[in-house]
Amino acid sequence: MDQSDKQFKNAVYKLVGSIPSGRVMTYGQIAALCGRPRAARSVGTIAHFGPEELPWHRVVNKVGNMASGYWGGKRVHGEHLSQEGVEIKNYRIVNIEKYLWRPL
DNA sequence: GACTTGACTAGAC
DNA sequence: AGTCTAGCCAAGT
Repeated sequence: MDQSDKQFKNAVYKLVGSIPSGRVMTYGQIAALCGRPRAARSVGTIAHFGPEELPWHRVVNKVGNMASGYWGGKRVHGEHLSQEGVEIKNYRIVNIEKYLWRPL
């Protein structure tokens, strides 16, 4: 359904934009909350073409890894997240569950 | 309009 | 415990 797709994207944007400082979310989590529990990849795809204003640097995969540590040549994550209070080790998030943001 | 790619996850080996 | 395969969905070509 075309409309559902738009809603999905909108939900993803909103959700990502709702991630507070010092918190992170996984693609699977976002996808699930948007109604597509298996659409983790789509979340990443949407994010890539999506607005850069959204804090995608707070979105990481389940391993706490940030897409090989950098996107398009710009490493945005470790330093940003570390700045926000997230403990980073070797470009991976330590205790990701502890920093995982769960929307109310 | 169909095939390929990609910022993922979970399960199997 | 580490590596590989399959499944999933949207954007790009």
